[in-house]
Amino acid sequence: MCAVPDVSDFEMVRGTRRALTLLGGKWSVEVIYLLASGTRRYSEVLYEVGEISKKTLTQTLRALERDGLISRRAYPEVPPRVEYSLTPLGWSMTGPLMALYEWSAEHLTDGGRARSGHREMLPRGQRRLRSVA
Amino acid sequence: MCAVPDVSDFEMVRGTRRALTLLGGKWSVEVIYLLASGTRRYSEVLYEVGEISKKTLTQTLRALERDGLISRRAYPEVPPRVEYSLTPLGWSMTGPLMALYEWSAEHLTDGGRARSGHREMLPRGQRRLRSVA
DNA sequence: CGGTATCCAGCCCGATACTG
DNA sequence: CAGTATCGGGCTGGATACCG
Repeated sequence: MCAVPDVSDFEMVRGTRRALTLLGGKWSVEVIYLLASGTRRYSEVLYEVGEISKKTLTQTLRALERDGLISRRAYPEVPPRVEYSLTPLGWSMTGPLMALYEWSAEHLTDGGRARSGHREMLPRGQRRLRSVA
Repeated sequence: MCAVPDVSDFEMVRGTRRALTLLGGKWSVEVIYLLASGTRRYSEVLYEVGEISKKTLTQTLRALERDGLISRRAYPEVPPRVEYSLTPLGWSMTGPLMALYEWSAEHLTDGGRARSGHREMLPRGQRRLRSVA
């Protein structure tokens, strides 16, 4: 068994950039990590993510939804209620995201001291999001 | 040993975004993958990377150099010769990059069929870059 | 060969105001 | 509450021309 994929560099570039494009927005990662800690309503996301305009938040959420990373559920109530949560695809993205985070923690000389290798986050009820100790 | 890092979401967001920022340029990934297959001269990079302007290429190379991912060596000759190559830090970035690529290959329904889990590429002489079979 | 200098178009994002 | 409409600024990246 080889240790690297037998695909062309071209495909690797394309695949990698496609994944990166999904995370390209200024707030995408923030929203994904937030929803990884549980379903939120629109206004909760607006408040819990630092200084973001409603327009930009809506854009970000719509893009992530279009890409299948998050799901949106609107309840036909008055006043309206809309809940956003991570899809299985969104959860799977936390794997690569953690790889990026650990890389920065290991090589970028600053706060954040991850040590153990791990694969991804899991939804509530399966495993805890943050500290386990 | 726990499976997730005991750091705050805030640090995870910051760390992840810092890594992402290094890859933010439109051509960064392309250049990193190219240099992963060997040292190149400026004009070789210019030619082997698809349709990129000299200005943008220089910007990209300078940014990657500033971030420590690639190194630049200029030879005092006439005509001038400048060679770019991946630093150890640059090589270590191929790990997270491969995670991103494999994620896209697995979830984004298109060409590229990686199967085995692996960690990162290695410089020539230690392991092959592409197909091993 | 390996760049700079200059100009410019497009896009992402924020501020503010308004709405079902 | 959960958006949309409108305006506008900043930054990235392309086209072209020039330089040591």
